Amino acid sequence: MPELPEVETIVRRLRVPLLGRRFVQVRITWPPMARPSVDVINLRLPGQAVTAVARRGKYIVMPLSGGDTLLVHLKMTGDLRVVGPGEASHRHDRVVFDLDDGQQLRFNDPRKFGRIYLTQDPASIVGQLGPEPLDEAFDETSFAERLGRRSGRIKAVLTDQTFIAGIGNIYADEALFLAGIHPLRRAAELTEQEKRQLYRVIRQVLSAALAHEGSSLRDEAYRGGRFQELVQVYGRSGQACRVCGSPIQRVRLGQRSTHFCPVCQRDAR
DNA sequence: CTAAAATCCTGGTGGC
DNA sequence: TGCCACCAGGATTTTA
Repeated sequence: MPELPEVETIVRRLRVPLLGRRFVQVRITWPPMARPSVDVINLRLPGQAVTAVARRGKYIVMPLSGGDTLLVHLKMTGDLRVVGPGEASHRHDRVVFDLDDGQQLRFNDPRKFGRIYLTQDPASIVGQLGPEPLDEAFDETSFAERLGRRSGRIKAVLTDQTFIAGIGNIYADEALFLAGIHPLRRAAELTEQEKRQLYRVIRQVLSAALAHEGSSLRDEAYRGGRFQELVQVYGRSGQACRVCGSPIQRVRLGQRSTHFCPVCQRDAR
């Protein structure tokens, strides 16, 4: 379930091997993944070079030399990486891009939820996304003001990509814990102080996760264990809250599990 | 208009 | 040990 920090880490990892590379050929073995279609991608992608590797929300965005943009969404289980010519193929490789230097860009995705888009109008894909939480332009005042106009549960608002981009189930739960806000509270009913606090911890938790991902980039051996230490509530239902010791609760909100501490995050509605 | 539910998928897990 | 039901959730689509 890659969210903003994980996608940003993958983007940074791809940038050096991909920048300036030209696509030679594509093989898409799971056609429903391709938008608008396998045929369009096969026809238009070869010959175009990668002019940038960027991120918008959870989308990986690659503008190309021929005027198209290649976008990739990893959804739940996708992974995108550049491998050398000799690398054995993997079981869930869904798209393999041959590059002009002999390397390959591979999109591996067991669950087949991921998507690749080739378009001349990237705004048609990412244009409706909300602000980037780590950008300078993301400001506290308009965040608070927009929260005031949302009647839904705060957890659902945080995972709404048109409200704010890049936050998924994990970091929504984590941010709400750090802000001491119950996930079922109505967004518009938060106090001004709670809205300010939420703005602050969203940036805090995403930055910390990004820093952690960055360090795991340099030291892959650290991966699994450190994530568990970082997490306060996600996936910890029944375990003791790290602050007050109460058992972490899990409820369903929509189709998603939501984890919180019933003591540190009060005022259910 | 909003909100909730169904949908797509397969690997991993827990129960028996 | 094998089998099976069920769970994980991002975003879109459908339904109320």
